[in-house]
Amino acid sequence: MTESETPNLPGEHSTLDAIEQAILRISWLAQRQFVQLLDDDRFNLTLTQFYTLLHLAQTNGECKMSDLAEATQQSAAALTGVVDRLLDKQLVERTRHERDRRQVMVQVTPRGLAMIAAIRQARREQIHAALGHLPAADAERLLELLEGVLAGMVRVLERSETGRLA
Amino acid sequence: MTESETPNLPGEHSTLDAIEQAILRISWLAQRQFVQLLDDDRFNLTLTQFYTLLHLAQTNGECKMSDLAEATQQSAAALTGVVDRLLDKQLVERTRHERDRRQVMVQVTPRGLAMIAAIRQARREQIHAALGHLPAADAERLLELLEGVLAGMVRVLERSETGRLA
DNA sequence: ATAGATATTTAACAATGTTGAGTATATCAG
DNA sequence: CTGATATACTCAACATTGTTAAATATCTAT
Repeated sequence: MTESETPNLPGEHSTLDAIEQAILRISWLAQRQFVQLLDDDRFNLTLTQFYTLLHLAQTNGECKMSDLAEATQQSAAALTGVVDRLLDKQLVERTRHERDRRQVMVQVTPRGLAMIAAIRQARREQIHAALGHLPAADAERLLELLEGVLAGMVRVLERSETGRLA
Repeated sequence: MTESETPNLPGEHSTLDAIEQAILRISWLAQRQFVQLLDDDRFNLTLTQFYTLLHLAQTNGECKMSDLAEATQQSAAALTGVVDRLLDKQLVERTRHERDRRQVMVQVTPRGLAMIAAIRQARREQIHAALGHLPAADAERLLELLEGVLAGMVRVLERSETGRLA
């Protein structure tokens, strides 16, 4: 609702609008590209399975269902199915919390960790193919700016979440 | 935050690797955030429906099925279902090509165009919320760099596609 | 006219996501 | 302890998307 600063002529694009468009397209392409990679016989994971496994790998290898659901922005019900399939593939294990037996804890297996490592390596190669030509200084600057974007997005997400639960 | 002192062993983190990670997270968050937006009663669209409609709106409002499928990176079979649902919502229309009656042409309706405009406006507000605090110079620089990223990704995607079709 | 290519749809199935109900466990009030 | 309520998760029913393979319609060339 804030049409505050820019004197936006109709049809003219502000920088932020162009950024919006770039992020929209990058997200779409990055996702499609990544889905293709994950579909490789070596991995055979879906996007959701990957992000779920990734989060596990990044939090000491163990996490309770509800935390995992929140971190990966899925409903608990959806996560149950996803973890079922990761379990089938022996990439995670499910145990009950000792004290509070309602809680279900999920752990990455060594196999799961190896899978994540292999995928990130392949992904790294893709990124090098796409951005390897960037001068180091530009890369540094890009990283800084991306981290700013990320922080902004997390803020907005958190705000809309609390708004929602209120 | 980042352990800046690490030398670049293979498999260790370089700037590009950190960029990889940031893009991974931004894509995931951007998508989830956008899905929430599209789920609003005003819109009630899925991501795929949105991107499909968006492409239509950006190409003179009319497109044949196979071109639309390629542009949005979907299979023809998947697209049929998506267009079915856009049709139900009266956002597009389906007609047959006059000369070659095998081809199916899809057009955005005025309603579809209005929908896209409203969504982009809402999206713009989200972006402003996330990035509005960025100094103008940073925003300009970010845009430049994102366009570099985009160009790199498109290159890689095209390459992998021709590799695939070969 | 027919054979083959092309454009799209259909069918059958898997994965994901949603909501709402169900189950088990914990906690708290009396 | 008992019963009420809250919490953590799973299950069931359903919609959307995506896959592949087969079916249908139409065009093109012989």
